[in-house]
Amino acid sequence: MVELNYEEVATLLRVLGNPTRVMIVKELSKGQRCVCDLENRLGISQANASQHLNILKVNNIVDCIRQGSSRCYYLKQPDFIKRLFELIKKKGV
Amino acid sequence: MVELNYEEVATLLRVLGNPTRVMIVKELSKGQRCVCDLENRLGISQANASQHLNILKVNNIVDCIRQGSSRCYYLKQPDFIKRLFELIKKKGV
DNA sequence: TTAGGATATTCTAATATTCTAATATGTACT
DNA sequence: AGTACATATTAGAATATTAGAATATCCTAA
Repeated sequence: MVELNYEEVATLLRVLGNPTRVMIVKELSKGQRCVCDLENRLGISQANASQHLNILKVNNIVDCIRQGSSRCYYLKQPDFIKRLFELIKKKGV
Repeated sequence: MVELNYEEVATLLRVLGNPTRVMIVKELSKGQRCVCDLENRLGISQANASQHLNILKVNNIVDCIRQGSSRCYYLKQPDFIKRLFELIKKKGV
């Protein structure tokens, strides 16, 4: 049985524990999005979106591919995210 | 389908997103513990344990009952915690 | 190669979090 | 009441996080 590393678990949860990042991740669970999509749909600034996406990327939650002059961000483990949100939904926050 | 409130979800994850609180929650998933148990087993100070327990309590993760002069803390939704950790374990952090 | 759109980076101010030390409160026992 | 043990609260310093403004970089098309 693999033991969990407290620091890593905490980091993962802390990274996901920001309302803007929750919005982003939720939006990405519907499909790939470029930065400007996220800006428009979520009503956040370009710089802010980019900063949060970077935090998510560094922490292996998302990744991106070039798509012409823009970048498409996507969840690296969409199943994990879906299950996580379902679990929280069931919990009743 | 109930929609998730970003702020609430983020708060829940942020509360759990601290290594000391992960340790505490993990320890409590094994059973009830009083503050001094947690101090000893986790090697944290009394004040620090108490502060983190308060954060967990205010955010509905734990609750406690008196037990003589000490207090027994316990998880309010142990199943949720177990599933959460299992999910993270499966993910591979 | 230049212009413009799309995204990233850097800096800063405001705010939040965390730990420690000191003090307070509460309970049990004599 | 007085003492000892268990826990909570407070205050303050150190650090981390966040959003926004300004600027830089990258890519594409002309």
